[in-house]
Amino acid sequence: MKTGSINLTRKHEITLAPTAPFNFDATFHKPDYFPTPDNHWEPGTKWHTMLWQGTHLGLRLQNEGTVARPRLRLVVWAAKQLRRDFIASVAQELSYRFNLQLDLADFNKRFGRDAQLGPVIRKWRGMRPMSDSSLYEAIMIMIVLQNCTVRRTVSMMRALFENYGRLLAFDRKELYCYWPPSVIDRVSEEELRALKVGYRAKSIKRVTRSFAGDGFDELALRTKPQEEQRKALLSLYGIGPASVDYMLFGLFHHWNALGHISPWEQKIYSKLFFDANPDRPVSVPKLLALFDKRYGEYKMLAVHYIWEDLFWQRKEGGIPWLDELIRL
DNA sequence: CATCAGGGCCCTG
DNA sequence: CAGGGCCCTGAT
Repeated sequence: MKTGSINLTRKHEITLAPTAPFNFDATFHKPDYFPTPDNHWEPGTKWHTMLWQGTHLGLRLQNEGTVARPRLRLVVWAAKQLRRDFIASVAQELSYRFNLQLDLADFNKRFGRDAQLGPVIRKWRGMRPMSDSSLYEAIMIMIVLQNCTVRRTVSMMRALFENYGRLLAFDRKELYCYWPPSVIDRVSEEELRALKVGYRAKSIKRVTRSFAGDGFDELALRTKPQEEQRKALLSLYGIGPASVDYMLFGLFHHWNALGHISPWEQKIYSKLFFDANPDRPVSVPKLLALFDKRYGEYKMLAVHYIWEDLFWQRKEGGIPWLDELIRL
């Protein structure tokens, strides 16, 4: 089943102009996201693959500006020459996924004086939420995250990429690109189970069917009201309230999408917001009430800032109490 | 060795 | 609306 890599030899470059302020690294790299072999980050540069309108793409985003005067160089590699309007559609999609046109002025102003959030906003000024992936791809991640450790999630994801994705060679890098739904639509549940994804095979198959055959349309869903989006996502087999909140925030850009807190998050929030011992965590309703009161319609964005700050600190030197709460 | 819980969700009563 | 079961894996 494994196929060879595709050499992407045609190169196209354009410039993008995000709104200011814009923090390149904190937007394109999220140290709490688990690593997938479809992207790679170094300070100032982000590579990732993209399956766009059936075409395999290799992308490099390069920081050529500052927080106050942002400027991005986008390089797109493909196996064939691309049309100008195709490149424009890629740029538009990236602008959506990475929130390049987001206006943070109101958020920054409202919480600049918040004792906890203010310093974090100043430190990460211009950071945006983002998703590297399409909705279908993000759902695959949500499914392999469920009920297991990071190590196992990583191994399941690698097995899926190796069997159904394509390895793309570009810019002296090799990164996997996601499969289109039609590929897994043709695979049996038993074959998936052989990759040790366990009972998740059923969810993967059924969600894939929804995208491959039943016309689940991401772009159309973006234009619908939040509640309608929630219902549509919840209707997918294997997708529940926890996954839905992550996607309403990360992919549909609802900054208030925080209605579910899992046990490991509860422990971390208890420490962060109440300085409570993680062994005796603050109740979920109490945490939610605090977020609502303090941050209102921005509650998930606010928590995202504080959460990312925590994981950057961990990456840069260590938050001992945190390591015990993350099962690697 | 056995048992258990894990970065949920479905299904049943 | 509470609770058992689910694939596997590593921790104990």
